[in-house]
Amino acid sequence: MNPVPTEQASNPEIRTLAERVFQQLQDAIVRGELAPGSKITEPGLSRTYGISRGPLREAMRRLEAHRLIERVPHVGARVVKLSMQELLELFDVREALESMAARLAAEHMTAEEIVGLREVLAVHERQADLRRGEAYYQREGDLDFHFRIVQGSHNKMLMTMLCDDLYYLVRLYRTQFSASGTRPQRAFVEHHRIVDAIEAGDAELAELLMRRHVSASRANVVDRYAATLKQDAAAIP
Amino acid sequence: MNPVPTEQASNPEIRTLAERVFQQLQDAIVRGELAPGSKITEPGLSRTYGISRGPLREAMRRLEAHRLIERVPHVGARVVKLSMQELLELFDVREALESMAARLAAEHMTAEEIVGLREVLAVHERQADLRRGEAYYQREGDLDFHFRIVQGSHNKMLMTMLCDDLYYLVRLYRTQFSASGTRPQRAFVEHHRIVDAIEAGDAELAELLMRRHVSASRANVVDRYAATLKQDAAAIP
DNA sequence: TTCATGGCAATTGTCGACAATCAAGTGATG
DNA sequence: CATCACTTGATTGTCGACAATTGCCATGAA
Repeated sequence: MNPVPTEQASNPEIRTLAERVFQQLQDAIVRGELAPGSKITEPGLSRTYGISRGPLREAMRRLEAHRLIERVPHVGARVVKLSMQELLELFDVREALESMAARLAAEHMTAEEIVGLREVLAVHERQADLRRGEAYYQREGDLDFHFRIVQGSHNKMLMTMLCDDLYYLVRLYRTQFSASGTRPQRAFVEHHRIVDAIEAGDAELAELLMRRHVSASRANVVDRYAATLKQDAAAIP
Repeated sequence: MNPVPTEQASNPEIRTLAERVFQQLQDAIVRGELAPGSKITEPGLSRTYGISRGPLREAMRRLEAHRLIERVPHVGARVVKLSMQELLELFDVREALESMAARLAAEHMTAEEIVGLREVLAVHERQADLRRGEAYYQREGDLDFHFRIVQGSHNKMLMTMLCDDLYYLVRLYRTQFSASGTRPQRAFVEHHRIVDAIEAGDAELAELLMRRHVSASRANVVDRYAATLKQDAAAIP
C-alpha cells in the first residue's frame, strides 16, 4: 500500500459523500491548490464539488479538527496559514512524538518492517545518486521514512496523531517554506543511523538520534528563514 | 479562569447549537453519564437535547475527532471504551508530549505562572493533609497541575493536543480504571521536584522528571491492573 | 474629508423530509 | 432442528428551504 495516501480514488473505505469530499479538500489544501489563508465558502465548495451543504459542512468540521482550516462562527472558514512561530511549534511537537515513535519502533518493529524501511532508504539513495544536491527526494520520501517508523511503533494513538494530523501540516508547510540546502545529504546519513539503532534494538539511541534529526531539521528551517529575512531587507531599500 | 472547563453554562464562546451540544456531550461522556461502549443514536440524542439532527451530527463529528466516540458509516456511533492496550498507548503519548511541555515550560514560563503553579501545589497539600491516603485530590487536581505546565510551555499546538484532546481521554479512563494506592503521595513529591526544576530554569531536568513522573503513573496503572486480574482469577473459581 | 448609521446582499446556522443502508425478526425449507 | 432468504423496522446519509447573523456599501452629517 502507498504509505502516503494522497490518492482517494478506488479507496474502498469511502462509503459516504462527506468522506470523499473531505479527502478531496484535504488533498487540495496540501497540494496548495487552495492557497493558505484563502477564504472558502460553503456555497462555493458546494457548487465546485456538486454536493449539498450538509456533507460539505461535516467534511469542513473534520478539516477543522485536523487543523487544516480555521473557522469562526457566523463568519466563515479559511485555509490555515502557518506562521513561523506555529511552524516551530509544530517541530517541537514532532520532536516529542517522533522520538517516542523511534524508541517504540526499536522495541516493537518486526524484521519484515525493518526490511521495508531499508528499502525506502535504498530508493532514496538511488534518487540521491541521480540528482545530487537537488534535495528532491525530500519532498515525499522523507515523510515516507518517518511514516514507516511511526507504523513500526505499533502505537495506534501515535500513528493517528502523526500520520492523520501532523504530517498533513508538515506537507502543507513545504508549500510555504521550501526546504533545501546541504541538509538533505546530512538528513540521509541521519536516517541510516536511526535505522541502525532500531535494527540493533537500541531504543534509547534510536530515540536520541530521532530527536536530534528533527531538531536539526528545525534548525535548518530557522536558518533559512533568517536568510530570507536578511535577503528581503537588503532587496527592498 | 477555571483550568478544567467542565462547565459550559454562561460561556460567551457558545454562539451555535452545535457547539453547545458538543460540550454537553463531551461532559456527559467524561462524567460517565454516557457509559463507555454504549451505543448512541442520532434520533435519541436529538430528542434528548431538543435540537435537530444537523447540529447534532456536527457535534458528533467533533467528538469523533477528539476520539471520544467511534463511528462506523451506515452503522452508528458508540462511546469510546479504552482497552488496557489503548490506555498504555495513551500514557506513552502523554510521556512524550508532557516531558516536552515541561522542558518548554522551564524555558518560557513567567514568574506569575510559576506562582500560580505553586499555589496549585499548596491546595493539594491542604487536601492531602485533610484526607491523608484518600487520593482524592488526584481526580481533578492532578490534571490541574499538568494543565498549567502545558500552558506554561507557551506552545499553542501542544496545548491543543494535550488539553483539548488527550486530557478528556485521561479523565475518561479514570471512570473506567480507578487509580489510588500509595501513588498519590509519591506523585505529590514528584510534582514539587518538577516545579523546582522549572523555577530553576533547568529544562533538561524538568523534562526528565516529568518523563519519569508519567512513566511511574503508567507503571502504577499496570500494577493495579495486574492485581485486579489476579483478584478476579482467584474469585471466579 | 472623515466618521457614524442604516439598509442590503451574502453567508452561515438550523430544520424537516426523503432516499439509501443496515440489523434484526420471521417464516420457509433442507 | 438448523439454516437461509426475505421482509420489516429503524437508523444513517443527503438534500433543499428557511431563519439568523455578519460584513459591506451607500448615504448623510459634522
